[in-house]
Amino acid sequence: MNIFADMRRLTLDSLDALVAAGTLPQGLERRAVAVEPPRDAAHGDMATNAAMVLAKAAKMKPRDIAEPLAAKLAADPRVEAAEVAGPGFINLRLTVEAWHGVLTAVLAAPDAFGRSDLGQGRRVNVEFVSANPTGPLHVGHTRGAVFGDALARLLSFTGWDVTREYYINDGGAQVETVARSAHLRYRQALGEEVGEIPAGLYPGDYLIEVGETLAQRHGDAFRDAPEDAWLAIFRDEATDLIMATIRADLAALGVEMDVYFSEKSLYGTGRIEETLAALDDKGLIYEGVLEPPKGKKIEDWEPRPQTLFRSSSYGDDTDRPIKKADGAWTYFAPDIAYHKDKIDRGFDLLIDVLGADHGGYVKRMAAAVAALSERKTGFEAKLCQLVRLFKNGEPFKMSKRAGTFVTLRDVLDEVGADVTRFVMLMRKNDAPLDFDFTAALEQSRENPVWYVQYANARVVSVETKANQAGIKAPAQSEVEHLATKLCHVAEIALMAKISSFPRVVEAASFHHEPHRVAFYLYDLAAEFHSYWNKGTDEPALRVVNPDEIEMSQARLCLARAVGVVIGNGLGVLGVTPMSELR
RNA sequence: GCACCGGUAGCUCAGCUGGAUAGAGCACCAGACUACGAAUCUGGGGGUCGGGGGUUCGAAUCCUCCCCGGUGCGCCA
Repeated sequence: MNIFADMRRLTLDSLDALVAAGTLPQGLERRAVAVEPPRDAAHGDMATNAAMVLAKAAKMKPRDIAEPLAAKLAADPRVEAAEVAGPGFINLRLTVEAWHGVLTAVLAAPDAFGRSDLGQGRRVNVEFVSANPTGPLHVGHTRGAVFGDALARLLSFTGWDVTREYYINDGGAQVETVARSAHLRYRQALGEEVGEIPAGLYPGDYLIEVGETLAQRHGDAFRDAPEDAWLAIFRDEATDLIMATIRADLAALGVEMDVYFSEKSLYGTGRIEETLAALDDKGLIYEGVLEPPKGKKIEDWEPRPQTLFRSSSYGDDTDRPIKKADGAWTYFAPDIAYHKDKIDRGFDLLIDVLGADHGGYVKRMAAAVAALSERKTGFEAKLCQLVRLFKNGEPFKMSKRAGTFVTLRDVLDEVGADVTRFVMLMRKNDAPLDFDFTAALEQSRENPVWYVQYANARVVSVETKANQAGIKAPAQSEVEHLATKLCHVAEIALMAKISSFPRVVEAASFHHEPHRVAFYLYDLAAEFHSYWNKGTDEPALRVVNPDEIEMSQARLCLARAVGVVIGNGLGVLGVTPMSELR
């Protein structure tokens, strides 16, 4: 049920009729025809630009198309009025019956409202978080986790076949540092005095626990052993232990991955070599010398030949090295192989959710995916900008566990998963985010989280109230009849707002911007609160009125529909609706 | 130097694959509580959409050149 899509279909059908009647020429490109809510509500409920976008190709004046088209549209029972306005817009005002139809449809299939087949079952891989297994997740990862998960939910809600994936960077030098750091903590657990953590090792307290676990497992077997004896074992076990806490943190945030993909699993299998050979076959690998970056001093710069990927052939600014000076792979090489693996798994679209500091990496990855898939697999990187935390207006910095950075756990301890998610989704991903814990917990209109939850709680509370007043909850079979009683402008405005939910969801999905759903929910909550408060001044508008049982039931239907939309919308954001506010 | 992301009301931010007179919250001004919970609501003032040029019926939105802020730029991942 999407009234805007329905009216667009009506518009296209009407255009077909005009073509059949000879009023319009055949073969017009109609993709740009849109049916949208007008900016100014006084213009009606919807407007279509059809006449204007077709005018040039049809070699007609917009008005000459608009007049007969408006006449066709006005003949539909859902259309109260269709008026040509301005340069050639057709403003549509819908009948109350049309809005009642939406309300009935919402309550007939609540779970389906807002869903669509926009994705048409295409397969999308959303890779997000992908934090190095060297320590607990921090705030930056949290934003990526929330964004990626909401995007995955949104795509799934709109007909995509979604895989959520985490790429574990367990193949580089940083996990050997983890192994050495863990060995130190292991010796500490065995009673050794380790003192200050040496520079070059990870200092975080979370490794104390890792050291203790390793001590329990291995006793003192590796205490005085040479590094060769324990490095691989400690690396694998320590990163596994850290990954276990990362998974637990994600679970606490409400994020469940479908796939954890290990970088390490690519090594020794020949898959990196195969991938690069595939690129080589296309003439995209060569030995060459890079220019030093201008305007940025690199102390020991010296030109040297390297193995390079010709990413500039696919839109990158320069070619990129895939081997270090010592012949080892750069990070880029296994990452190309990893993306090749995703391509081979048959996804139509790959989305990488990254921190903004990885922005410089996007073009080369896009180039690699384009080259390997012959431009068949889509690729998009979504960059999440920095998060700045505040508490009582002051910057928030302390972390119990990591000392230097605020962890995901710290954030959850402060405000909980639902608030964290909603606040982080109230900003688009490519804008920086200020997150004030104090404001996020405030109970007022200034706090969107609370305001939306309050609207939902109000729906639940009015149902309880009605029940206490002896008003039966309306049965499903009565909805269609009851809906016809809702004719007040405030009620129509609310039904119109509800009706636009599927449209908002589709746009959010199309643009990969879940924040649009959060903003919509805030607007819907405002509309509902406004409607509710009209009952304060005009008792006749109150939802619960024991003297008007049917009217009360009709309004309960409307309130219920608001609850349905808030529930579905919050579901897309991964936020749990609250039925009461402490 | 180059790339990416931002620049919209005093503040924090929306603005729907180009659409009509650019919106919301806060702050400010004026009102409304013996309450289906006022934990709020109603109304009002306030903008050269960073700046110039271009594309067209129409630009905050697309192109281009500047300005300001953030991020990044071989041998880290």
